[in-house]
Amino acid sequence: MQELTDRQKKLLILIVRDYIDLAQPVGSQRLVEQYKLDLSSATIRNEMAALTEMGFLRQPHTSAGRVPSEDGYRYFVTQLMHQVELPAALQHTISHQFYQARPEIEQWMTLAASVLSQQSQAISLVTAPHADKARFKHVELISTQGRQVLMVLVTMGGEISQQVFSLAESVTQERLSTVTARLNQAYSGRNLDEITSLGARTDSLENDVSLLIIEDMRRINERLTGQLYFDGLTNILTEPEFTDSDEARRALRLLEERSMLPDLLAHTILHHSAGGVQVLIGGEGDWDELRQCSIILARYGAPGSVTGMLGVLGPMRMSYARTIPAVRYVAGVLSDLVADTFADQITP
Amino acid sequence: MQELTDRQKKLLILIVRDYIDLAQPVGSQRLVEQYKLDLSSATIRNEMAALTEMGFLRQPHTSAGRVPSEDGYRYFVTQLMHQVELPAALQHTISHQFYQARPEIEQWMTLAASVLSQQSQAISLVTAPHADKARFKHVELISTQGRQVLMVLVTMGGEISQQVFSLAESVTQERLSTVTARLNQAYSGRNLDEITSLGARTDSLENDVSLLIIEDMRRINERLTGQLYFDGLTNILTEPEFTDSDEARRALRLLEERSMLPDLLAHTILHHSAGGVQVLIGGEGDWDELRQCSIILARYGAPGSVTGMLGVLGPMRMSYARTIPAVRYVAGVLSDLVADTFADQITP
DNA sequence: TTTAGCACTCAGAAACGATGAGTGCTAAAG
DNA sequence: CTTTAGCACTCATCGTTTCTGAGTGCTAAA
Repeated sequence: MQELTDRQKKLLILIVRDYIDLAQPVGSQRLVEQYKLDLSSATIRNEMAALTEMGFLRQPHTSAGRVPSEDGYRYFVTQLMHQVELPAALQHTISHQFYQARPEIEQWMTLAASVLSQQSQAISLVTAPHADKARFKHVELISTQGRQVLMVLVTMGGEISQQVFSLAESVTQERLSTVTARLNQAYSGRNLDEITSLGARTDSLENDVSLLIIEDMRRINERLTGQLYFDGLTNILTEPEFTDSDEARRALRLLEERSMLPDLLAHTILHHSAGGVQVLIGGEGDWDELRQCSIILARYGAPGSVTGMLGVLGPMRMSYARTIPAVRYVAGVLSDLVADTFADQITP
Repeated sequence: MQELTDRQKKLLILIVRDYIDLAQPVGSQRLVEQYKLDLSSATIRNEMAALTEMGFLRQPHTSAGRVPSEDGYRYFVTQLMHQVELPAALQHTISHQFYQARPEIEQWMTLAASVLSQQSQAISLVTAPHADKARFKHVELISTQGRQVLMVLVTMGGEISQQVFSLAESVTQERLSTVTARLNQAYSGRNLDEITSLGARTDSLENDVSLLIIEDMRRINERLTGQLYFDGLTNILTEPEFTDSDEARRALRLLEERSMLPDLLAHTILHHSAGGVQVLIGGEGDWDELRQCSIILARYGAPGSVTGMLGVLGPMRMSYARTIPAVRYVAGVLSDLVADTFADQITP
């Protein structure tokens, strides 16, 4: 890739910013006047032609101004944006909100989603923390009605799974308690492989429950990610690029179907760019439905054990300068919270 | 209200159906040709004028055909629609899906939402079952790390709440188990009032936990409804009345903010119309944002104990004939499932 | 009570021209 | 070599106008 001159860089910055702000192709004249450049519009035109040639700008039509191309945004984000932190005041309000919320995963997730959508004026996505390999923490059997029993399984990563099942014959709550006590003792802190390798239990009821535990843990392991939360769906409907509502539909569809989640995850795992924040521009080839969109992604949690993902989905013309720091910061806050809450899981 | 002649009723039915189908004002000529009426268009025009006079039809502009008014839809739904059941085949596929899903509330809710949005081609809303007065079923304390303890509370209505707290001093898991055993014994099946009236526990730790239980149960009671699930958000974006995307935004906003949930609930409680299905047309005065929308609502569960709500939000021009039976049927299925699962709660 | 006939209305499409912001290019000036 | 003034050209957008036709209401006859 050819090197840009300083002036070209400066120009590209101005164009991207201006377009992000006003959603309108920016012309040479406007640029000179608005930003008091000590150059004539003709010079700017020459530079813009060069930038277009290099693929950083596009012209919607011959007689219109320039608009950043995908590559233009990408260059802007990777090369031209100085990595700023979120303003301290904002950091404080945000972290304050988290620490005064009730210490529940669900609260944190909805709060994170809300903060991100507010900051970015776009759609926010947050997945609950999820352990790559769930470790058993606790099981409980609660007799419900007759021979029906509710089993509640808690993993060290904080994931809970419940299951109702029927016993062959009626059993006292006492009996259930001794069974769970023994299983809790035997399985504590172990992952699926370790539990299966322990083999069958001698007691018949205990063995039945053990099999259910294995089933549940397998199911938890098979999940690639925790529960998905999102917020700010309506934000993007205000953006001019989504007024035709067909574009918007395609983007929202993708969200509702959740089919892209695995791919997003893969991205956050593979490319671990500086600052831990990934930026995918224009769907980055993977999603045709998101050709108009950008995604800003980050992982949070303790790599290798309990992690989650959070991100923002907005128009390509979104404010990267505001959103990237916000995503980074919230990821940091969630990481801290997760580290506190699942300290046992993280340092086994 | 003036009585309609049979012919007027028949005409109103045709107009409503035609408009729901094609989203276009229907004119006298079209009506005669399309439905092979043995009348001239002039006669139809007279009747349409009468129906307009009575407030059942509207004219978008002088030279356009007629469109049902809110009252028109309302009359159609309450007086003219014969209450049909969902086709047996469809009933079977749906109930089959429920019974082969895993017996978890969450599965049922997402499935219900998915089925409803599919059937109605609109947005579906489902709230998880919620007990008006939660009854204690079980509490569990799980020591996490050092003095941190995770408390898991299960109510008889199937609601689970977790809370993390810190002990003043380190305590063995054994001690925790005896505490929960005693509390489970004492509180089993009791509601908040009953538990508070039992007064303080003598043991200090036990009392602390008891207070946390009360706090959690109060919080559960304060919720008006279970978790909200929805599906099919993108459906309404295809409808012509939402192409301007501003109308769509307002409707979706209302959903995201959840501010209308309580009012919806009130509706399902107050007006318990025939078949248990409520139809709110044009926001019914309560929501300005939904002036273009209709809501079809039903309650499910065991009245007075564990109940939830489900419904469909779509354009006023939605297919009532298809949606109402679907809502009714799914409500029935969920009621059965809830009755099975929470039999103990329902017949105390 | 129904219908043929007729004048009238008016949204929406199509055609048109004017406007003006923007371009690329050339040739002169710095 | 870089910058800029000048100029011809492009073309989306906007407002105007006209045309069309689906649809109406009304009247008078069947």
